[in-house]
Parts: sequence; structure tokens; C-alpha cells
Amino acid sequence: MTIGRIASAAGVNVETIRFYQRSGLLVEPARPPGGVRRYGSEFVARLRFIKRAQQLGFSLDEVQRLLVLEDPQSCGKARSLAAEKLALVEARIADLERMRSVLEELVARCDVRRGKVACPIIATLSE
Amino acid sequence: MTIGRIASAAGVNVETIRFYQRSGLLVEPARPPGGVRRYGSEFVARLRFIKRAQQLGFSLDEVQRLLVLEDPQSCGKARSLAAEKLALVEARIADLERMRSVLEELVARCDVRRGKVACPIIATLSE
DNA sequence: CTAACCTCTGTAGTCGTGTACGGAGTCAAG
DNA sequence: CTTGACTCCGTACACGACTACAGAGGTTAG
Repeated sequence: MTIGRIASAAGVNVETIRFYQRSGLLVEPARPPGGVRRYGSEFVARLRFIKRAQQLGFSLDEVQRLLVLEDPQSCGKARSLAAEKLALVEARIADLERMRSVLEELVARCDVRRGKVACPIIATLSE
Repeated sequence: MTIGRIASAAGVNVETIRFYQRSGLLVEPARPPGGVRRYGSEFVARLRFIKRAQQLGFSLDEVQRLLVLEDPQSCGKARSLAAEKLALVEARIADLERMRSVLEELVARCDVRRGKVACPIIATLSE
């Protein structure tokens, strides 16, 4: 397969693949002299791995570190990367829940105080 | 007060204030010929407004739109900006909760299958 | 064989939110 | 009046994850 084929097989842009190659997430297969690089299906698998890890909140740097851990010995390291990421996700959820409750209150006060002089949202932010 | 004073009064960097001026979030007071700009405490209030709105998830563009709404008539607009932001925050929470449950499962499986051949985290991401 | 489409390479731009820096001018304390 | 800290201005850089583009060369369908 050529680069365009694996790109569409994996649902990513060709430029994204080149970018991953520059970043060291994907190897660049050797180019036959005066020809075009060919890619096997393992590239599609790896692209899916990257995309799945990204969906779980891993940055490309962290994906890189996960990719190094393909031997069974390093399960512990993979576990601790995952646990670390889990803690960050939980902290972010807590932040957003705080934001949510303030926003809910702002919207609710807006509904109650309708018609009064100052907008409670603006007033609250101005404090 | 000079720019450095309001910066530290509001807990932000001088460069941040200049950046907000360039972005149109803060006006630049006129500069007396051959002198230095002076700022009143309303600048500190506005910086706090910006920072509070940011904490609620508003982007600087959105803060700009909120700042225009200082007259009481536009409470409805402020309310709908807040409601819109609330919906985004809720969607983001749902995303993160999905990520959290997958990460929890990965970590848990790692603990159970300890010592087996392949690391379940890597295996799952490779699928 | 040729047109149309693909790949290769290198470089540069995008987004949002700032930070950093250099050189010149200004202000305040001693 | 000097010294040191601050301000002004313009520009450039940081981050993360791409995206765009130009110009040259390779590949494939008809």
C-alpha cells in the first residue's frame, strides 16, 4: 500500500502520517531507488493504536512512550502511565464539575432575576 | 498605577496585559507625551473578570463578547452564552468519564493478569 | 503514450494563550 | 545627578497537533 492508501484505511490525513514520521511515532519504510515507499497493514494497526491512545487523553509524547513498551516485561510501566493519566482525567473532571455548577447557578439566577436592573451573570463575573 | 502595579495587583504578567491590549480585551490608556501610561483600579476589576470567566471555560473571544454585554438589556445574550458553555462543559465531562472508565479497566486488568505473557494495556490498544 | 493522479521533500502556516527579549526612553530614591 | 528599576514598542518564540503548499518526480488507467 502507498501512503495515501494507509491514510484512508486508518482514517487519517496523509500529512498526519508524515508528521508522525517526523515525530518518530512511525518508521519510514526504505524508499526503493527512484520509487515510492510501500506500507504494510501493521502501519494501519499502529495508527489505530495512536488514535485510540489519544482518545484516552495520551499526548503524542506519551503515545511514544507507550509504543516502546511492546515487550511483556514493561507491563508495570504501561500500568503506571495509565494510572497517571487516570489521575489527570479525574482531576480534569473535578475541575469541569466545578465549572458546571457555577454555570448552572449563573443560568438559574438569570432566569429568576429576569427584569431586574443588572444581569446577574455580568454582575457575578464583575463581583 | 503603572502597568507593573496593576499586573501584580491582579496577579498576572505584564506581558499578559499587553497581550490583552493587543487582543482588544483591555483598552490602552492614552500615554502622556514623553511619559508612562497610568491605570485605574477598574483595570484590576476587568482583569479579574477575564480570569474568572476563563476559569469557567470561556475563551478570550467569548470573554470579549461577554464584556460587550455590560448593559442590563443584554442579560438574555449573556444567559445564552453561559448556557452554551454549560452544554460544552457537560459534553466534555461525559467524554472524560468515558476515558476514565476505559483507563480504570486497563489498570485493573493489569493488576489481575500480572505475570501473563502480554501486557493487557498494550494488547487492548493494539486490539 | 499521455493525462490524471499520486508521492516525495522541504518549508511554512494555523490555532489560542501567552512569554521572552532587545534597545530605547522614563521615573523615583538617595 | 546617578543608579537601578521600570515602561514602551516591536518582534519573535513557546506549546501541541496538525495542515498547506510548491515543485519535482513516480505510477496507473485507458
